[in-house]
Formats: sequence, structure tokens, C-alpha cells
Amino acid sequence: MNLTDRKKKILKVVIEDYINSAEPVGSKAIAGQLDDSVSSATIRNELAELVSMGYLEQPHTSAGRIPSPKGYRLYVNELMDRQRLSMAETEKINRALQTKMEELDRLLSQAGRALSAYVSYPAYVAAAGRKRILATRFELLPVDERSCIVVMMMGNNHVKSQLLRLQLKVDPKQIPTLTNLLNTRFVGISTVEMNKRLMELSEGIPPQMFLLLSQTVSYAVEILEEAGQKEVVTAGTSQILRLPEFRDADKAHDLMSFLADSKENLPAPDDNSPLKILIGPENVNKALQDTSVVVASYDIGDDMRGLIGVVGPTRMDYSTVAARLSGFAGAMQRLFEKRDLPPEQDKT
Amino acid sequence: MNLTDRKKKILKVVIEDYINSAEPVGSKAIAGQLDDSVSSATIRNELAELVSMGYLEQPHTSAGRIPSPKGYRLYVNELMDRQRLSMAETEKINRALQTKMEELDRLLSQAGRALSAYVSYPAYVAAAGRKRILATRFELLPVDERSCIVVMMMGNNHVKSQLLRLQLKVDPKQIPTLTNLLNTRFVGISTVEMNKRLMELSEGIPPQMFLLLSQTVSYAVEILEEAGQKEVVTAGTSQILRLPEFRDADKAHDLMSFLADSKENLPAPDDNSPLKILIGPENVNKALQDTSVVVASYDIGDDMRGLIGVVGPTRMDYSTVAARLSGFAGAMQRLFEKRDLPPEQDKT
DNA sequence: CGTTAGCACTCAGGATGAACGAGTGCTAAA
DNA sequence: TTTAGCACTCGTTCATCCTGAGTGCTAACG
Repeated sequence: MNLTDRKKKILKVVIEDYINSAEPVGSKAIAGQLDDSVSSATIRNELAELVSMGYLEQPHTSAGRIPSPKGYRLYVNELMDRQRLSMAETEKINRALQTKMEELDRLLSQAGRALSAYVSYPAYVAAAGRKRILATRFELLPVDERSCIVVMMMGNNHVKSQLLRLQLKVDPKQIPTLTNLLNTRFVGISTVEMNKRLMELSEGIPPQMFLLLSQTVSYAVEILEEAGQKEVVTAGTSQILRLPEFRDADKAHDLMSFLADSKENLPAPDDNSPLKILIGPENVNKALQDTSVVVASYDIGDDMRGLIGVVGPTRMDYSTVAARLSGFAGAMQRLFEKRDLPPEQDKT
Repeated sequence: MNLTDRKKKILKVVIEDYINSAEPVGSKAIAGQLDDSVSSATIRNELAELVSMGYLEQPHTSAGRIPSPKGYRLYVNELMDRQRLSMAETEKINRALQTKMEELDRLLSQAGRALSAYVSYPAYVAAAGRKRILATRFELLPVDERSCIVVMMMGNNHVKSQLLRLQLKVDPKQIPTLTNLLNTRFVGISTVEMNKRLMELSEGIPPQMFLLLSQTVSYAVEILEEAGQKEVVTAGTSQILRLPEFRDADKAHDLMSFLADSKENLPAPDDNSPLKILIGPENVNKALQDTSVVVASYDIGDDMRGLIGVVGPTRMDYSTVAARLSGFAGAMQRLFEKRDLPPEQDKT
């Protein structure tokens, strides 16, 4: 069954009013905001029908109406004005992200903060690996006879390095042999495979060389596994307290600690669409059932996928948040494109 | 003017009771907890004097007493049982910090979370540089003709590396010359000095070499300046909401956003003492005037100093928090000792 | 038949005030 | 100096009342 045009208009007014005021909307107020001049009595009749159809709810008999999740869903799908970001806003986003961000952690937390401040709701940002990252090259740089720098280049064109302290002295002359060994036998394979190869080699080479080799390999394994893991940052959780629906300290506490802890189970958009809106009970997660989540994804190179989302009350300003979030996701993607561009693909 | 023994005992009972209950303490309750059998009437007389001396306060005429900042101060200085951590607790701290923590960021945030969970109050952790960190060695590793890995070793024995993409092709044969140049002219000097030297060299060498050199140097400058900066992490801010004194959402919000934003101005202990307790108005910072802060410092090598602190209500359990915080600070220090041990000092 | 005016009804929220009780200060006796 | 006793204070709780926004229904209207 379809809604009449007038019902849709009324629903839209109710939702947008409620988004701003967080208070039940009465028939009179609607009549005032509606361009068609209809009396509040007519509106009341329509409202009664909208309630019986499940698009609106009544907190108690003599209060105004508030939108139900079903109502929000219709709003998001059909009624909402899809906002475009102005140039000024796009500019603002870019500026917010334009500080130097070497480390992934920092980039994420910076982005999270900027987003949260921008939409006035808590935000989370994640960079999730979809594919294993492999080592593509090793270098060993002797420092002195007991220490040595390992440099590892990875498939995503990042470089990591660390100073290793050695248990046994190593002859600097052996270093090139070792480097060669690493670059022929330990490159482009999974971490499990790396450990296997290490075992196989344990017999064939002198012990002090093996020791250095195994330290290097275990460092590499650690880094690679970490790089494949999810990295999640949340920001702006204190925004929750500004919302009337979370005046209750217990509720606020529940949500805040969920956001602080759970680096898992945060909603993500489907693979084919870049943006997803989850309204109240549509969230599988218990802690989020009273809230709505708007989440976008962005690509990081070919093999990774990042998440950037906003958590708010069900009456959140979907239209604005969705637009700004898309803007952010786009900006993030462009950032990573610059950052991760493999040198082979450089064209000038 | 000094307090009698009995007054001190009473004060102690009041404070410890209030720490647990967050509610004004009456004369009867005190009489019950006091080993000397004195009647509540006597206690009342004593209480009246303690109020007039400024150690206690009365929210209103017919309520019990609550400690004043002055009272807490006396308690912290004299009356408090200095707790020792049990072996089990020390063990617990170490275990909490024992996960692998390569990056400084992670170490701090891990520590912050562990501490906050352990004391049930919000916590902050900072690693602040006291001295400039200088580069001690450079390596350049060619990847292909348009890209190149820079590896820089720093005074604190950390190593950083990054893939540089080059504007102009560079002949791999020139790399050793460049490396040599870097290691003779750009090592052990300040970032300002580095930029100066770079300018001086701009004429004397071929342009494509200079380009690579300047990219390398600016990368180095960036990293070094960042390493000298403060790194602050806060954790467990949601704990605030569990406290009755922050049931008021506005108060909670103020404090939380202060903690989330202000990476500056967080209290630090004096140089000579490892632990500092700041009670309510003793905090210079406005946002902290209704709270108490316990903060400890730990050394990172010889040139850095870290901060680790807990924020709570003025009625916070100083004795337990102080003990646990010291434990944490010690554990952090040991961690950094392991991590930063310069190779020259290795003795076996 | 949809729309509107009118009106009785409902119900949350705020104000008011009485009863309660924890705790005090003071006085007089031990 | 300590204690028992007692009147007094004042925040808290609970019931009650009032108010007003908003509804649902009915009857009249175009």
C-alpha cells in the first residue's frame, strides 16, 4: 500500500521537526510548517492513519507523534533531500585532513576527530585488511657487531624498520649473504610459510647467522600480521552527552564503553554500495539498537578497504550526516591513493 | 595548630567513608566505625571543631560532613595508609603491559587502557620529550629509478624508514655518495641546522641528486620534530559516567571533552618527586577544579620523561590509586629501559 | 466525501505541601 | 570531659493538584 503525497509530506515534516527538537510533534505545529493550508484537524486524521500504518508512534495518548524506525527508513529511502556538499565544505574536509599524517594510527585518529567535530556525533574510523600483505624486500644494515637494522618493504609499499639487538656477534661480511637469503627465500610468501622456511634452514647455516635470520623473520612476521589486522579508532564519544536521549548516565555509559572497547562488530556497508544507513533496531548489535549508524567505505589501494562511520540517535540528521560522511570517505580514499601509489604505476 | 589524635582518627574515618559512599557522613556512623568507644555526641563536638578549622564541610545545616580539599590534603600527606602492591598485583600490571607494543602510540594507549581499567577512573598517558632527538645515521636503498627507501637511525635508538618517490631519475651509482654526504653532514645536528646545511649544498651538486637529498632531509626533519613532540593518550573517559558526582550530563561532558581535546596542560609531577596528587582547586586548570588528579612520571632513557596520570572525583581512593599508579609508572619505566637500551651499553 | 470547527478527554510535567528522618547544636547531668 | 536527651533544621519522598499541549470524536460544511 502506498502513501498519498500529503501523507509523505506530513511524515517528512514530522521527522525533520523531530530531528531538530527531539520532542514529539503536534498537529498544530505541522499545520504551520506545511505549505498546503490544511487545518490541524485534517492533519490529525492523517497522523492517526500514519500511526496505524506503523510510520509514526505515540509515546502516550495525549502527546505528539514521533517517527518509528519504519518511518525513518522510508524517509531515508525516499523522502530525504540528498544534500550536496558545497565547495566550501569539501574544502573544509580536505583542510582538516591535510595535516601531515605519517602513521596510519594518526591518520585514522585525525580523521575520526575531524569527522566527529564536523557532524557533532561520535565517529569511528577503521582500516581493515581484506588481503594478506606480503614482504617484497629486505635489507640488513649492520650498526655494530651486536646490533643491526632490519628494513622490510611490503606489498602495500610501506616500509618498516627496526633495530635488532643480537645475542651473538655477527661478522659484517655475512650480512650480504643473509640479505640475499632473505630476498630469495622469504619474499612474497605468507607468514606461516615464512616460519616453515625458517625451520627448514635451521640446519644448513652457521648458528649466529641463523639467530640473526630468525630474529629478522620473526620481526617481519609480527609486522605483517599486524598490518593485516584491523585498526579501529573512535573519536568524539563525549558528543553523546549533548544528546537529550542520552541524558540518562547509564545509557550513555553503555554506549560509550561499547564504542571505546569494541574494535569489532562495527557496522560496515555492503560490498557493492559505498554508504549504509542502519536505523535503530536494524542494528544487529545490542548496544546500538537505540541508535542509528551511518557508515561509508573507502578503498585503500586494491587490497584494503577502510570504514568510516558515525553513530547518533535515531533522530539523527541523516541527510546532512550522509552527505558529509560521503565527503569524508572520498577525501580519505584520495589520501590513500596518493600515499599508496606503487612506484611501478608512476606515469608522468 | 595541630590536631589531636582523636580528631585525626575521626577525619580519617570521615574521608574513607565518604570515598566509598559519596554521601555525607554522620556522627553516628563515625562512632560505629571508631574503635575508641565514644558516643556520637562527642563526635559531634569534634566534628564542629573540624568544620571550623576548615578540614570538613557541611553541605547544609542538618546533613553529615564531607571532607574539604584541605581535609583531603591532610589525609594524603599524613593520614593515608600508603599501600603496597602485592606480588599478584605487580604481576597483573606487567601482564597487562606485556603484549607486543612496537609503536609508541600503541604502547601508550595500551597502558592508558590498562591503567584506567585497573583503577576504574579515566587515565592519561604521555611521553614528552625533554631534549631534542637527533639523527645518528642514514641509509638510502634504491628500489627502482624513481623510488628509494630512506632509513634513519635516531639518538634514542629508534629507526624510521619510508619509501620516497622521486621527481627525477637518479643513477643508483650516486647513492653511495649521497649516503656518505648525509652521514657526514647531516648527523647529530638540530633540524634547523639541517635545513641550513641543505641550503648551503644546493649549488654544489647536480640537481637530481639535490632533489633526492632535500626530500630525504625534509623527511628526516619531519620525523625528528615529531619525535620531540608530546604524545598524549587518554583512556577510559567513560568511567566518568559511573560516578555520582558526574551524573549531571553537562558536568560530565565538560570534563570528558577537556580530556579528549587537551593534549596540553595536563598536570605533571615536579622534577624531583615521582608522584603528585592534586586535589580539587589545587588544579590550575579550570576544567579540573572539581576533580583530583594523581600523576606519576617515568624516565624514558636519559632524555625523555613520560607522564601517567589518573583523573577522578575529589573523593577518589587516593591510597589505592597512588599505589597502583606508582606500580604502573615503574612498569612503564622498565619497559622503556628494555626498549631503548643503546647497543653500546650491552653487557653480557 | 473530504475538510473543518468545536469540545470533552487524556496525560506528562511542574508546583505545592505534608510527613519523614537523618543529623545537628545545645543544655544539663554524670 | 563525656554523655544523654531533646528541640530544631532541612533535604527527601510521596501524594495531590493544576496546567496545557495535544488528541479523538462528532457534527456541520462545501
